[in-house]
Amino acid sequence: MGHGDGRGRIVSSVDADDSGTSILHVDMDAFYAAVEVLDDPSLRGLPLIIGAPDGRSVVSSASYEARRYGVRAAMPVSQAIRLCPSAKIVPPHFHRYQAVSRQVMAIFESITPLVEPLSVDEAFLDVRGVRRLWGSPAQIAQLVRERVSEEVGITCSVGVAATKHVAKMASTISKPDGMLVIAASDTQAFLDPRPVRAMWGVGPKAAEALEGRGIRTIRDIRTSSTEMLDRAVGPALSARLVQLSRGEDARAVETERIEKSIGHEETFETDISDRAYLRAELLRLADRVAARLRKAQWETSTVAIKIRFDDFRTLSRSQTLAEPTAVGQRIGEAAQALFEQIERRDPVRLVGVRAEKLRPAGGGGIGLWDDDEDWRRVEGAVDDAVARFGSAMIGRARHLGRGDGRGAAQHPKAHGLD
DNA sequence: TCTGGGGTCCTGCCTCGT
DNA sequence: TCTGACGAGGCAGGACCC
Repeated sequence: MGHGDGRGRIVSSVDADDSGTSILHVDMDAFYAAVEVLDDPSLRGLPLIIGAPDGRSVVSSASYEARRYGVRAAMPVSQAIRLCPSAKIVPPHFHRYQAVSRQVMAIFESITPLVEPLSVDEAFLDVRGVRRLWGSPAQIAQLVRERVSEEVGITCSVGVAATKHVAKMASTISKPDGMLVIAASDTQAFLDPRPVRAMWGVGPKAAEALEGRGIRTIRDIRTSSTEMLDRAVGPALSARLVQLSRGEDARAVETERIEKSIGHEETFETDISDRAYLRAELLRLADRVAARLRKAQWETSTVAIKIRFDDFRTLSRSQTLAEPTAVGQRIGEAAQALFEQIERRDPVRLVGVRAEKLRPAGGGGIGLWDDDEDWRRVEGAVDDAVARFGSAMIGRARHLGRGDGRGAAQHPKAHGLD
């Protein structure tokens, strides 16, 4: 298997036993921070926090130097600064991260056609069919690390195992800049002592529910009764965890991924009470969703909105449309109608619009789709709304502050749809 | 202290049709 | 014609992932 390296990592050498393995999980180390260092080498070795320096933003990524102070992704930037006052705050450059990601994925695809990108900075590789070309899975993992380092200039960690779940756990443990190989015959010995929280799919809530019943390790999951696990986390997650705890994971590396929903949401710098403004914002988000639908040649039959109030309570409402559409005006009108059904009038900190139940465009025929005249009208209306509210949104939001909606607050269940 | 944005999946409740 | 059982699907909320 692997051995401790004195820095808290467990790593393997390239000649480690990799019998029975064929899946690699490759994960870039502190990816956003690494790209920033790549573009500005003077940042190397500094504690870096990637996130907008003001407003309500959270940490997107942090360099390992900043993580030593307790800075973590998803933490409010203000809190991260308190933990690490000497950190350099770098605003995120997502287009640049995507460009570097494409470079890295191209390296993966030059090694095996079976690549499943999980996000901008990680992917599964199935190397079963390319061993004669590149060597054993451990040798291929080493090749991936060397090529990413030499050709892109950043480091990554690789887990090698018989299944996706174990490969992912292995890459996490080998971070940063490491490699951990788990031979198929070592899988159970590797899994058993690990904490339940290390499993893919177990977050804070599920971990708390399991630990509250004395289930602390993966071995505990494997040996607990079905009834107890069902009570703790529900039958679906329970069944999945039992399988994973035994090292069973039949999921293949999937190169094709079909999107099931497309959405946009936005948190205001200050909470908004102006209903007209919020309606215009919904229209603007609907237009962005529709643009993405059209680009992907999809249409949606269900529109959903999300409203988060100043107390962080979040409501969602959704509606199935009479006709599928990819027209921003249609989606926007549905979103606005859903918004009007919510009686609570408290200041709003976030609004979101999502298109669900997607299908290829043109399947059922929608009147507006090919009609130039309607298109001009719809796009004109959207442009109008954007011109009135869109570009001025953040600046105006700063000045609006809290309105007088609090007095009209009602329990969300009182709106009649619940 | 104060919690982003983009997603997927699951659960529970409700309605509707058979 | 009325009623209850049952499954399918819609909807709302929440947990989880990166």
